[in-house]
Amino acid sequence: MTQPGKRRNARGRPKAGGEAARARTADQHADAFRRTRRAHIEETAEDYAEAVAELIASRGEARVVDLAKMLGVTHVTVSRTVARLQARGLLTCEPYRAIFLTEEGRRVAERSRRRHEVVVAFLQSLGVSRAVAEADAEGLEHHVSGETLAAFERFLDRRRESF
Amino acid sequence: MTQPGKRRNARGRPKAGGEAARARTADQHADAFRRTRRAHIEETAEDYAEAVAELIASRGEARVVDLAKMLGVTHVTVSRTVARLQARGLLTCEPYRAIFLTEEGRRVAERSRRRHEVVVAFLQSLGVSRAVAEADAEGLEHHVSGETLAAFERFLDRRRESF
DNA sequence: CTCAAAGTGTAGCATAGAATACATTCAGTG
DNA sequence: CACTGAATGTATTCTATGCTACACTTTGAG
Ligand SMILES: [Mn+2]
Ligand SMILES: [Mn+2]
Ligand SMILES: [Mn+2]
Ligand SMILES: [Mn+2]
Repeated sequence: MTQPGKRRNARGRPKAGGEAARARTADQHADAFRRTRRAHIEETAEDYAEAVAELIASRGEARVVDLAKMLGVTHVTVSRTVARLQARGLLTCEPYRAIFLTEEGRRVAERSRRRHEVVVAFLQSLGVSRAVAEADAEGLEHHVSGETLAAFERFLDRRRESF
Repeated sequence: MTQPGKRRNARGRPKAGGEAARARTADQHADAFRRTRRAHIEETAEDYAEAVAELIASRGEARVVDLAKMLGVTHVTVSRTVARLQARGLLTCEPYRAIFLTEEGRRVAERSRRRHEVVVAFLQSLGVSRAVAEADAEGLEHHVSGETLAAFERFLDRRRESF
């Protein structure tokens, strides 16, 4: 095994077997993967904004330690990430003080919270337990497009109508 | 603003407002985030295994360039990732040769493919377009727990029954 | 008013993932 | 069977995330 492997006709491969037709091209695949990667980059911003908003709502202010406990990382990680998100214009804070959301940060937080809630509610409406729904949603939420989120809400609305 | 901020009672904060009761604790949150992070680590392995299997099925072998085009990254990234996944025991390959799946790699690929298909089918059954379903699934799939996947399949089965 | 513990910040290290630039190997053609 | 273009590999750099260890600030007790 691991033979030299015949080069697929240099430039312009001959499309093996019955490929060409209904095959999702490499480009389509690549596009999906790129979108997923972009979502991952946004993920941190969304989770932090949401967490800061939640902390401010529940305890009046968001401190580095609180975020660290909530996100399950050390205060060092939070500190550095907060600095980055501050540079991005989502948060503001001064040394040894609490963390605040900017106008944009509030928008991101609100959008994230809503989406998070929709995803959790949707999963639960399918019979998924509360705990698992929450856990799965934490990852799923960042990859739900507008179209899919709308489909989730449509589903929930129909459920509600026929209770 | 950004006042000194009263220290929340040093050790043992007094639980502001009406928190204690129905509040998802920081620990629960942290758990969800940790699971999501773990899923992200597995993500690359799953996508690569799935892609390699798909390439082998569709064109006979998986080469670095093919993976690069499919995943939308440079061949350098693929090369290094393949080396890592080889060290992890999912792939095998020798310099300038094609890439193969190990026994474990095949298992991962098969599981990933199935889950990917279920997620796509589920989204489409909710009315999401094929293209968006495929794109969203590429990210969602890695955060769908066994319980949630089962719920998706249950839903699809019911749909099929009452066609 | 002091001061120790809690909270923050910083230095330094590691891994994953992505890129550009350059080097090396393979294989089909001429 | 030599050669050249395609495929691979390597060197180096960058960013995002984590961590441990250690330093510095704040603040509530005493
Ligand atoms: Mn999340
Ligand atoms: Mn969330
Ligand atoms: Mn994927
Ligand atoms: Mn996939």
